[in-house]
Amino acid sequence: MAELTGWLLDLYADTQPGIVLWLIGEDGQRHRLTQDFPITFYAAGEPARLRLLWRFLQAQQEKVELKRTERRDIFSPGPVQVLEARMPQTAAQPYLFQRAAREFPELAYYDADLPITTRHAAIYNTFPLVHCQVEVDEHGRVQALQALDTPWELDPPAPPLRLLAIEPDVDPTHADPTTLFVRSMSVSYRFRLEHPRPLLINLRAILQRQDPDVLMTAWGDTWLLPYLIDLAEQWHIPLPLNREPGREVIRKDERSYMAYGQVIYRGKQVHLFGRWHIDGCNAMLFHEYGLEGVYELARVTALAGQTVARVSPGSGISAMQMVTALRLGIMVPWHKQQAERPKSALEMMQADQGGLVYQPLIGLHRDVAEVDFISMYPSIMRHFNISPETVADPNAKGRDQYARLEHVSELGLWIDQDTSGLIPQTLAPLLDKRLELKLRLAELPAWDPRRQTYQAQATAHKWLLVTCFGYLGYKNARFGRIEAHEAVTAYGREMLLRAKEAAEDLGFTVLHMYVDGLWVKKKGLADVPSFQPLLEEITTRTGLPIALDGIYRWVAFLPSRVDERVPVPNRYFGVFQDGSLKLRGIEIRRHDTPTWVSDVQMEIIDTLVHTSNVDDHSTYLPKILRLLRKALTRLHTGGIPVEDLLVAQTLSRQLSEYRTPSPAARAAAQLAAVGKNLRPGQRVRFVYTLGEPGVRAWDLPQPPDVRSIDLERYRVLLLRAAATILQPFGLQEEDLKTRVFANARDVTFFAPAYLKG
DNA sequence: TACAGTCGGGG
DNA sequence: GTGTACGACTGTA
Repeated sequence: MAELTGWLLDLYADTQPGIVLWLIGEDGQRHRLTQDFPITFYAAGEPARLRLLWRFLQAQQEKVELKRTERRDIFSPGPVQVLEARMPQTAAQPYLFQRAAREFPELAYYDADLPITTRHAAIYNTFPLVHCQVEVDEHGRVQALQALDTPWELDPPAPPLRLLAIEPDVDPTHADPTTLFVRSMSVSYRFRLEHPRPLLINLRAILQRQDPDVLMTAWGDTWLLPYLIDLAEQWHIPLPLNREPGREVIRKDERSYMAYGQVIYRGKQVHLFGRWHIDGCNAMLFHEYGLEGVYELARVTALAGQTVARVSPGSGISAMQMVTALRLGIMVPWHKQQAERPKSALEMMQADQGGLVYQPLIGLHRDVAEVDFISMYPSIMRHFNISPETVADPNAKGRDQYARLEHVSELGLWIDQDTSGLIPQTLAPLLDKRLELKLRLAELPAWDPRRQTYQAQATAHKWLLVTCFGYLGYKNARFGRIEAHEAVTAYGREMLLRAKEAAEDLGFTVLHMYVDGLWVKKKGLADVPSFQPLLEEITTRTGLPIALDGIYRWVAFLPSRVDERVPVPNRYFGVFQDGSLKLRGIEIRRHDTPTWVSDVQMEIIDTLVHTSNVDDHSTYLPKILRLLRKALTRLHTGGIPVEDLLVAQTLSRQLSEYRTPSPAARAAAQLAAVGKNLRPGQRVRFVYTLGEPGVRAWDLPQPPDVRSIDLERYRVLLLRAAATILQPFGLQEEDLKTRVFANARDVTFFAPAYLKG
């Protein structure tokens, strides 16, 4: 018997009964361990059918231990009679379950389709990168396992992870790569793809010598790893991408699905055994939180690192709820797929009876404070104990059954306050950790290296919290319940109104409110301490955490373009006292705005931010007009790289389903003509061109002819973006155009130099 | 002018 | 882990 201390990297079903664990030892070694890990699942329903299921399972070749027992279903008041099936062959469980479900589709199944990491987390308190101590026998079999830290520590002992990055020289969807760059902490190589043999031999040597824990790639899922695997086969040079010998990598097919109100495209995937493969170009939200965020997500959700990098945060929070349920002895219902999609938080807010949205006072305002509830919906769920099982039905059970009930008067609902619910229990440590991170971030100086880690962690948490609310109202979520969901939004509206009353009682003017935040001002108040009493008053009246997002030097609420008398709730921009910007709904924020346009729009905002006096046109307008003229001159003299003029839009459907093909659809058609078929949810990049079809796709073999670019169109886009910013400063779009072209001897708009020549 | 297609937002 | 919110806005017929 030996004792090992280290960090758990990976965990998966073995081809033998049980599981494989990879431990990064404190000794620097990577240990392949195994562990017995029987899987238990349950079935409930008609006793006669359960007896038939019993016989069915007994007749299967896999070994199964069966018994009748009672378990808790979150949606049933009392215990449920179930058939328990326990299987020592970890890897065989999904297959056996699928056969059973096909044979007995009318039964209810529980704990039947859970990730192994989730089950392991519930029993051993493990998670990826957990610092732990294991006792192993002489065959490397784990006899005891003890977690030494929890996901909630802010500075856990860091595992000495070995990283290897591989990436091609160019985006393979745009052009054919010619070179691979391979980098680790200690080495850096480049290999030509035209010489496959040395490439494979060197890569094999590097993988063996470096033995990385994390393989970080660009387009590794969609291009690089499939390419390398094919190459290795062709040349009969095995490439040890997996750490586990003798196993094929796992390949997952590409797919398009609906989520968050739009079609999402996931490229195909390559998962490895014994090390993580993370493709930075095929990882959801990866650009937001990076590798540090992935580590954090893996830690708190207990999902495998290479899984959590690619799934939506909704799957992450869902996994956390499952761990909580398993620990509480609540069965996790089998995920039956009904026809509904998860709704985004915003969708809920805007839906009937969603969040409260106010009409802002159009125009420019000075010394405005923005006050936001911190993680409002999750805080409400925790504070009011809202969970599928805590929405009480006093009529059915009798009021006296409950010691404490909270009434949601608007909905005629009661929330049981006696026992902490599944969702609040899941959220509590996450909310606490996030708050702690925010505190640390506020204290740490800018140069502190820990900032980046904390920031990545906070961002990762944000997404988990945001999606948690959406899942409560999602019919397909395992622990969703629409009444609970409505209770959250009802409390949200109530709390925002209380905040508004508090502000008005203290003599503030409320300029705008949006779901979880309000914009307020009071004559003569422009420093942080002045708003402290307001924050305290709101907390007293609501019981929810609230923070001063900042005090704007100025903020502009924009009117609708269609009718300038109508305010738009989420189109605004402003600058805080510390110089940081907050921009919503304007061109810069849109993903389909060409870089050139958003860059110039940003320059205009910058000019306004740095002007001595925003009330005086003469301090900034000449400068802005100059920069606009300069930008337009560059455009018309061919000085803008085509990349900066690209428009990127998401395809919402199959090309054949477009009734009137949008510019994006026409660009996708050009790609389809050369064999590059895009699926719904994928982005297509194009430039606007003269004549038919009006666009040219970027990812075509031939670069676009710069003379064909529709400069006039880009000019319109730029002036529109400029007008968005200048409108609150009293300059209308027409007026702006007149002024831009008034003194424009240097601009050769309609006869670009290269056309004359 | 009507309609079809795309995007935002959350912290 | 595949089903159509809602409003603003833009482009096309």
